[in-house]
Amino acid sequence: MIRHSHNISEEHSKLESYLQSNGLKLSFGRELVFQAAIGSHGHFTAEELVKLLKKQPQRVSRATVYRSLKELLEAGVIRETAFGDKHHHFEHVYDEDPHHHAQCIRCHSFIEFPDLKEDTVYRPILEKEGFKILGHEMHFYGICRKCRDRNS
Amino acid sequence: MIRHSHNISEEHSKLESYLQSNGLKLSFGRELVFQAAIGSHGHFTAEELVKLLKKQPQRVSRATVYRSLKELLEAGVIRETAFGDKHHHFEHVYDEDPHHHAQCIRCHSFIEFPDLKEDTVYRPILEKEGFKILGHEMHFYGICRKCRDRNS
DNA sequence: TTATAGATGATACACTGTCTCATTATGATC
DNA sequence: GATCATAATGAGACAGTGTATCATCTATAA
Ligand SMILES: [Mn+2]
Ligand SMILES: [Mn+2]
Ligand SMILES: [Zn+2]
Ligand SMILES: [Zn+2]
Repeated sequence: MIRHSHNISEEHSKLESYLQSNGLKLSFGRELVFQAAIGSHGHFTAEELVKLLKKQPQRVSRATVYRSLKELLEAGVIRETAFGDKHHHFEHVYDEDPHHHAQCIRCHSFIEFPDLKEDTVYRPILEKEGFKILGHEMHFYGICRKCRDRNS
Repeated sequence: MIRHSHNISEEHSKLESYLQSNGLKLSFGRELVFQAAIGSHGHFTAEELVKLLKKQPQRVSRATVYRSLKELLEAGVIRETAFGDKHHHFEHVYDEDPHHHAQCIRCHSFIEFPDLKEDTVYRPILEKEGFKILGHEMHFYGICRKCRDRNS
């Protein structure tokens, strides 16, 4: 896929402003999780990051990884991508063209395809890949009214 | 939401033909899970069905519920709807207008909105609901090439 | 320095979804 | 209806995820 010209520091700023507006600090643990997430290729799970960060000289606990991932998610640095199995899957937004996922309900594998803005345009792409479409839905993510109110 | 004129027996036929083409039988347990799923209002989790079916005179085991739900999913009687937490959420397709879900990344609640076929049309609807959109993706589900080949 | 608030890690915990396997049901064939 | 092959079932064990707790550590401001 074609890459964006986004800068990593731009992503880092997302995190910083998120932390600031929530009274949180840019700690060393958070920084490591950020680096691991942003440095990943393709998709990753929380547990994968846990294992990865266990190998580093600077240890980060499982609790911190889970906590930090939630923050990165809300900050918009990463997004959740896979469903259907019991893992949370993520990918970073940086250096990725907007794309969608088509997921197999049997093996939970998925294929990626570029965001073409129009529903009907996607079908031929997927069918050419041998993917039998059973259905689709548009999945928006964000903050609901209740949570927004609760926060202020 | 406006209802379709779909018939329940039409949904039952979906299941029957799925079972037949997979060499499976329409057992009593499957029938009960089907009834419970089709009779549900809104969304439901696997565990909710398990509890529900425990109260009935005819018992159905947890294993059977999970197994049957996968079949109903593949048969197209139900679809998976919610993500982000560790539960599988389902809803039946019967008597439901095509719609999408917008999910809060904090509390995992979601709102539903009708399928209007066009991306940009959705945003004003969600924003009117107080939902702050952080992003979206089109989620297709189906059977991947590998799984289709493996099956034949 | 002291006080305050946030950050962390270890660990316990609840619960989901999967798997195994012995047993039972089903239904086709003779 | 007896026999046989195959599918279905239930009970329980199981691994693994994501959450919660809480005592301890750290950073920052006063
Ligand atoms: Mn992707
Ligand atoms: Mn719905
Ligand atoms: Zn597959
Ligand atoms: Zn919310």
